[in-house]
Amino acid sequence: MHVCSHTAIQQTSMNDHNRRIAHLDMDAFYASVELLRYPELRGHPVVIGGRRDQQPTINQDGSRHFARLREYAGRGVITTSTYEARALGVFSGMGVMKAALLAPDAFLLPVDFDAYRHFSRLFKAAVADIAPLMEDRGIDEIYIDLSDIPEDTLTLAQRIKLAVHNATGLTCSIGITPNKLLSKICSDLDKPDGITILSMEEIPQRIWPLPVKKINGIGPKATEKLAALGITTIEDLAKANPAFLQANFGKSYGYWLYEASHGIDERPIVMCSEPKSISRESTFEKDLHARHDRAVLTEIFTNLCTRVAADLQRKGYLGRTIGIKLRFEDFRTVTRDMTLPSPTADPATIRRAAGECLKRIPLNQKLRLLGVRVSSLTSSIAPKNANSSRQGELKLTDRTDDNQ
DNA sequence: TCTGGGGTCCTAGGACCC
DNA sequence: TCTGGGGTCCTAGGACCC
Repeated sequence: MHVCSHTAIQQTSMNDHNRRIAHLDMDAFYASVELLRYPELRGHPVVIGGRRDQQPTINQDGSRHFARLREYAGRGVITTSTYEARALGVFSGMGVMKAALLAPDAFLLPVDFDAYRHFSRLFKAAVADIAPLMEDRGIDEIYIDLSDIPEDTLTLAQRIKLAVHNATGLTCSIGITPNKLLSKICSDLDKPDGITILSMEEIPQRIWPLPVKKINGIGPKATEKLAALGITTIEDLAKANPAFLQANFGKSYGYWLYEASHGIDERPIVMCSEPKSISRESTFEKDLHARHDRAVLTEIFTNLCTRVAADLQRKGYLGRTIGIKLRFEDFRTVTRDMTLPSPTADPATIRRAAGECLKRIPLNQKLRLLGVRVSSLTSSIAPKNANSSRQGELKLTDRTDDNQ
C-alpha cells in the first residue's frame, strides 16, 4: 500500500494551460454495488441508507426478502438511490421517512462501506494501470491527469471506462477538459455511463446555461444569495461585475466566483495528502436529556473516544488537539476543543480532554448528536519520544486507506 | 414527518511574542 | 500620558463536499 511521504508531496505541474484533466464519477456507486449482489433488484427503485438493521432475509422458497421504504420508522437519511428511485424524487441526503412518502414501495438496503471500499480499490487500480497521475476524491470519484498520454481523448476515455467495467462490472461517467473545475461539471452532464469532452471555446454554449450550483464550491447558501442578487445561471455570474461579486461575497470568494464562471482553474492534481483530523460522531435514535439520560450519554461519549483512539492507532497517527461536537434538539451545533502539550492516541487521555471540553458547554436542551474529533495530527511512526514503551504497543504499520 | 457521518478549508478575534 | 505592526497559535463557527 502506498503511503505518503512527508518530504515528497507529489503533484503535477501548475500553470499549464494545455492540460487534459479527467473527472471520473462512478454511477450511483453504493446502489450499483448492491445491485451486483442482488441482481433481482435491477430495474426497481432501490435506496441505500437508514439504520444498519435492515438486512435482507431469505424466504422459505430460497428467494430473498428486502425491506421496503414504507416499513421504516425512525431517524436516518438516504445515502444513495438508484436512477429508478431518483425518478420518484428520492435523492441522497433526504430523510428516509420523507422518502417513504414519495416511494413507499422502494427497496431499502443498509450501507455496507466495506463492500464499497473494496470496489473503490478495484476501480482505482484499474484506472491507475492506464493513467497513474490520479487524485483521490473520496470513495467514488477521482481526477486524472491525462496530459502526457499520447492518445486521442475519446479513445482514452472509452478505454478507461472499459477497464473500470472489466474490473468491477460497474459503469462510470467521465468529463475531460483543461481543468478540474470544468471536468467535474462535465462528468455530470451525461450520466450515467457517459463521456463529455469540452474545450475552453465551448464554455459559453455548454457551461453558461447551467445553474450556478453546478459549480463545485457553490453550495445552498451561495446559490440562495446569488439568486437574491438576480444571478441564477453561470452566464449571469460570468457577466456580473467582479467588483460587485467581491462586495457581496468577500474579496477572495467573490473573485473565485468570477473566475469559476469563466472556467478558469489552475489547481493541480494532488496525488498524495495526509489527513488533518479524525473523528467519530453519532446521532441518537431519540434526543437525550443531559441529566436524565446521563448514564447512556456517558457511555456513548466514552465509546466515541475509544473508537477515535482506535482509528488513530490503526492509521498510525497521534493528535494534539481534542475536540467535541454537540448538536441540540433544535439542530444548533456547538464545538469546543483544546490543545494538549503533546500528541496522543490514548483513549483515556482523549476521554479526559473531551470531558474538559464538555464542561464548557451549558446543557440546557436535549441532545441530538455527540461527536469527538482529534486534529493537529502527526505520524506515530518514528516517534519523537523514542524511549516511550507505549509506542511499541501501537499497530503502526496498518494504514488503511478508507475513504469517507 | 425534517435534516447521517466523515472530512476540508476559510474567517475572525484574542493571546502572545518580538 | 492616546495607542505600531507583524507573525503564529489557539479557538469557534460556518460553508461546502462526498
